[in-house]
Amino acid sequence: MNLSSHKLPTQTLSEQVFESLQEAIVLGDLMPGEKIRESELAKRYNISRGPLRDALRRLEARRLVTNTPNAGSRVVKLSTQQLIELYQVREALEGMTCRLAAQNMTENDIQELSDLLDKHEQEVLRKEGSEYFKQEGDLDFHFRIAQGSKNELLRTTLCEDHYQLMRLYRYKFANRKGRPNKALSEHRMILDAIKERDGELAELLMRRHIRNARKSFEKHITENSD
Amino acid sequence: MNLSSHKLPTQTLSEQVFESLQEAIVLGDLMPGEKIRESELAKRYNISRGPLRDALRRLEARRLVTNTPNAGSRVVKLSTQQLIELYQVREALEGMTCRLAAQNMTENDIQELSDLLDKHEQEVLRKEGSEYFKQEGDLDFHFRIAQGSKNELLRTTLCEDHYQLMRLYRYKFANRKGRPNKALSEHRMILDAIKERDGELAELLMRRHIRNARKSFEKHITENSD
DNA sequence: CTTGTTAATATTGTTGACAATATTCAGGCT
DNA sequence: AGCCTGAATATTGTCAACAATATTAACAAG
Repeated sequence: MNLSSHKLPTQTLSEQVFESLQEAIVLGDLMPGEKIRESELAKRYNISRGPLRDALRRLEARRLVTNTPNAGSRVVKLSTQQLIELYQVREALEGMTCRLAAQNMTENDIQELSDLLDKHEQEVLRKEGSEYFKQEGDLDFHFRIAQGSKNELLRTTLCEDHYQLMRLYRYKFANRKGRPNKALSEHRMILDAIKERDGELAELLMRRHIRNARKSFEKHITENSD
Repeated sequence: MNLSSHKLPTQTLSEQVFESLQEAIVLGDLMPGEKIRESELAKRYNISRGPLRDALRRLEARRLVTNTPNAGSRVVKLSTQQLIELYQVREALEGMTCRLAAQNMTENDIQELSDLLDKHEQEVLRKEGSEYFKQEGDLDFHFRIAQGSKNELLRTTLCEDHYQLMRLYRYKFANRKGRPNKALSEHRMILDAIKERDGELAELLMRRHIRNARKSFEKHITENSD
């Protein structure tokens, strides 16, 4: 092999289409509940149905697609009950993640997290950042803590599985009036606990943070009687 | 449709092979780390490679198989570090599960759980039940609590994903001398908390239960310097 | 003997055709 | 009209052959 050759990954077709489809779903190009016709998509991506079906199975593993045996696949559509269940799982998982992050993050990790919150604060204060960016900033915070836990199973579960689902339903996730500021201050408290290497407190605060988001969501639901 | 016709499922080929392969992996017919040759397995099950690859993707979703792009699939092989990570995730997930079970189990659910523990106790006392049955009994306890949480996401994550992995590594999971009796008494305490509908205590006890199992495992590892 | 290179082999990725199942649509009946 | 029934259509499941990549074997050079 040539020395200068940076191993070009030569992704497999089904991997490429998997990523494209995932993006299409998360960004709303394919609507929740929409039927997925294999031949149609295969034609759109210029591949045959083999690798397309493979990509669909990968999406199914991430809960972005559901499949019923001889009836085909659909883009996932979460009920409010299922969204609440997702919050409950996140509370458990991210709580533990945060405890481990307090133990295992490097000083450099912590500094970067601190910088991120500074940036996030400016966006919130200037009221310039769109809801979209606030949401992404929030997710980025959780994302980095998952990385900092140094637990690969937790990281992949949160960042690769749940993360995309949360992006898909971000417009439903509580970012109503007042919430962004509150969320930021909760993030700051969590960061402080991590700085103190207080895993127990960090877990407790993260759980309360997610529980608050869930309650805000549930309140919004009952108000709009939906 | 005929009234007497019980919809016979006519499972798809890849589903059947998925289940057979899963059983083969969990029971040790296919060893951890073993290479999986598609054509060989396809011939063994009398199907073509298409549905076999489909089955492999499903197994990958459950972390029972790993795949590297042009190099093929292997039966999963967890390092001790990965087993510890699995314990940590279980601690978080089953803790929350248990809290929800305390809220949501019906009186009937609780009675059945109580009966199960009685049966389990007799097996342990009589020292008749093999290690295998003790292990299965332990898993059954956790399984029913997951059902009792009434949270489908938690139930499928634990019972369909983690459950098989735990079965695969059951011989490594702490069931050494003394542990079965201790585990049983921990189960009883958890059941009591659920009877009292004390979700917070139930979560705390379940977490400690799993943490104890992990510590027993870690101790065993360092002793055998493996 | 070991290392590195190249050809031979084996294995995985992809495709298009065919079979099995579900969905749609038209027509007749109450 | 509304609802069954069954043919026509569309969609998914399966197969076998071909292409692309990785693995192994043979062999030469140091």
